[in-house]
Amino acid sequence: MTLPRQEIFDVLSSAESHLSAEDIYLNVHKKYPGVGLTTVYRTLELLIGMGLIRRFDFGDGRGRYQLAEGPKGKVHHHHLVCSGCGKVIDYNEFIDDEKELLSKVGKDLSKKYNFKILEHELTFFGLCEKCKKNE
Amino acid sequence: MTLPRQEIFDVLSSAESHLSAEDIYLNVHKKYPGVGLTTVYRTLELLIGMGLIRRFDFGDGRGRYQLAEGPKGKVHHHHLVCSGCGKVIDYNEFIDDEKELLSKVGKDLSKKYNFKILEHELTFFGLCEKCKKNE
DNA sequence: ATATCTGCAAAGACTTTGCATGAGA
DNA sequence: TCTCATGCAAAGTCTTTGCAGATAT
Repeated sequence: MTLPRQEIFDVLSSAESHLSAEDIYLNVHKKYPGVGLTTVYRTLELLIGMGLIRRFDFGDGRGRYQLAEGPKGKVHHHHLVCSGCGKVIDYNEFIDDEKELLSKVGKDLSKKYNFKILEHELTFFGLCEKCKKNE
Repeated sequence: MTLPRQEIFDVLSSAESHLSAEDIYLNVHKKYPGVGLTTVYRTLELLIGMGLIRRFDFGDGRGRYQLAEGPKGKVHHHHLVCSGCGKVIDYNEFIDDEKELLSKVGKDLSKKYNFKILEHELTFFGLCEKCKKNE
């Protein structure tokens, strides 16, 4: 773990939300101007390979990165995305029922299609309060 | 509806899977060599705006397009994606339980976050039979 | 005529790669 | 020394835009 890598990981760890590569770059660059965007991309790839972070696509053409696990264990990658302004909310409600169903479906799919299921993603798209009004 | 648009829509209608813009372009171009990639992108945007198709991201950096509705009504956008080879399966099993839960969660989220929920997406990632062996 | 649609080429946004420098074992 | 990490610049992909010609009403 070199300094740039540590710093990139720290930014992701303390981020409340889903950062793009550029968001991360700006954060790290502010503190260590020597660190370039290339290193951010290379480190993200590395961290993904290590299973520490995951990359998401919310349809705006750029990847968003988030810790794969939190201090309390696996993070739920269940999102609520505003199609108007791109805002992303990680919701943590109603998770128990979902968890049960999704784990069951995952098992069934794994059997039927002979897949080894590794992850899942559940995303709701809609319009947030502000964007609802502007439509 | 002009000829290129009709043709692009037809390609999507008869596609079994999720086509990229280039896939569509190649299909249409084969039949009507005059049609260019630009028109494909513009038409896709148009069809999305009309609500006839949807765009998905499966993490390989390019959009995949699919009819929003089938002849029997709404299509389920529930996918099983192989992280190894990129293969995408639309599964239709276990849908009833999912539907019930997702509609309930959608309603709860809509209330709690004041969102107008329009769509949802459920995707499982894993390794297909072939890719499992090669790992 | 007037508005819309189209293809080509150019531009744009995000990401990856080549290469020489620099740091660490 | 030898390996790996890094930054810069260049290249690569996918997508969007500018513009002039073609098409349709």
